[in-house]
Amino acid sequence: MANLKSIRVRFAPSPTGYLHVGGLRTALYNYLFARKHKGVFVLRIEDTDRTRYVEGAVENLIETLHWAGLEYDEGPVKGGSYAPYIQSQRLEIYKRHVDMLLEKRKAYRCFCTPERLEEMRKQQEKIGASSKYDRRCLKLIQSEIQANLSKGVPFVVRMKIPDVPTIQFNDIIRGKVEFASEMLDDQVLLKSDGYPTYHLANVVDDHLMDISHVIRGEEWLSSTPKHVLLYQHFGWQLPVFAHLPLLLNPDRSKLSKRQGDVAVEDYRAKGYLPEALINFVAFLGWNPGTEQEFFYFDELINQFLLEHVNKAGAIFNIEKLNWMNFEHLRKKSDEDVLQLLRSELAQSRYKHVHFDDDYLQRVITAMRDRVSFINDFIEKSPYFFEAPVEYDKEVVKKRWKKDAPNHLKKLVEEFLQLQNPRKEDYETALHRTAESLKISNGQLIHAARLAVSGVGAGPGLYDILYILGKEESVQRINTAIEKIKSV
RNA sequence: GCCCCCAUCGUCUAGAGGCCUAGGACACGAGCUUUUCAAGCUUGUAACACCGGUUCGAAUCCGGUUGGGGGCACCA
Repeated sequence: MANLKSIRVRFAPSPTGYLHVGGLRTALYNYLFARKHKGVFVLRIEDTDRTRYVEGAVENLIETLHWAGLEYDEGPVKGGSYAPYIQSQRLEIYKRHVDMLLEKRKAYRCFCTPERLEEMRKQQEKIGASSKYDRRCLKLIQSEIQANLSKGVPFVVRMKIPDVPTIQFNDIIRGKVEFASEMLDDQVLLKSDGYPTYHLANVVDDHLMDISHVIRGEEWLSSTPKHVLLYQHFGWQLPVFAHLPLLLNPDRSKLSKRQGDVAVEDYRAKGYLPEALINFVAFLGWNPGTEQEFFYFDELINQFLLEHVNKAGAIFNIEKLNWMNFEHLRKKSDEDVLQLLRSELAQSRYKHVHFDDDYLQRVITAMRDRVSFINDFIEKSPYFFEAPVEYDKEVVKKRWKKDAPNHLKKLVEEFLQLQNPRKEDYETALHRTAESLKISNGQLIHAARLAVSGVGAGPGLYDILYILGKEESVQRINTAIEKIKSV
């Protein structure tokens, strides 16, 4: 029984150049399952399509998985006792196994040209039949095969679908699944270039690598009977299958480019935190059965259960991901946020400006509840990093009455008298000014905010003043009096 | 077209025959708080696709219909 063996799972992407979020979800579930059961998480590269080879794809894939926190136990670069983990380096192995099938007559060589196959399909389509190889080459006699071989006619190897009524298998997520074998095509196992197809390679490797559970996307469900047959032909024990529901576009089609970002790298570049993306993606098709939604990695490992994975596809909902990011960001310590902000600043237009830790720490405290992303600190409150370059027109119209310059002059006078003012000192000074001018605090506050920040929203005015400091604040107010007057 | 899978608020989902006048979260609306914007708190709108059956009783089981998705390559 499979459950007596140790748990070994794999994530087996093809190196297309980037990691799809659906792939991330598949990798995550495999990873969680492995960790939860003290098993092994294998990374295997399925690069048997030479026409799709992308330079640097494997390195990028590994780096992205690393960023997401999904460290594999065995795989390329790292190695392991089942190496190599890159299929293009295992060609001999597949060849050997194909020969075994050929010998057992569970597979046969097919010399049909692509042109003939296409013609055949056209005919089948015309009469409304489902497209299946017509087995012409199965009828070849030994001498004909030998003749073709010696002439060097290119060929593929096809598996022979046996004459059994149905093929059934069990899926952890879907239960019993059954296919009529007459619906199955004599699938190509070995291409004419000597590379295996996915179907052969994944079965051979999963077996040789002692994979106990095959956890993959639902798009593989239809080809699973062919895989089951292969296991039977080889006389191997079946792994446990679990076919995950698909991730969908807002229009419910399979998640794809075109309808938004699908690459994990895109989300990384946009400033999403890996823990937020992981938390969010984990919930696309799975839930812990409780009302907890905020999860750290360890908690996910603890609570993850394949049995709690849904059957229906899930739409990738950006709004909730944004909320997740906000939640994860706000739960981070000030020190962590400081580090993140520093690296963000280092890539920003302020990269040559120096800010000390205390200063940034105060900015962080003030802005924490107002940001969902690290770069929001810069985007939403640039005034903490440079004096306002311009003043929001709408706000000027609404908050900058014609008396504003005079009022602010008075306020500056009051501020100038403060010694090392704290937040509260600005407050009392402003109240005093408002009182002597016989205007409301609000009037003065709004004008002052506009003067120091250039905008109408943000942390409390006294916080801004305190963070900026007396000198800078006064200078900004004076500048505003000059500049806004002339607007 | 054929095969397979799926079907609860707009979205992610809880629900494994009575606990459901269907719960939570995101989003949206209202209110409170408030110097602004957020945050926070309170609160509202909103769903069992449809039709039959089984049962004392069905969102939950069965059948069908409809709808959606996936697969039908010398791609993975």
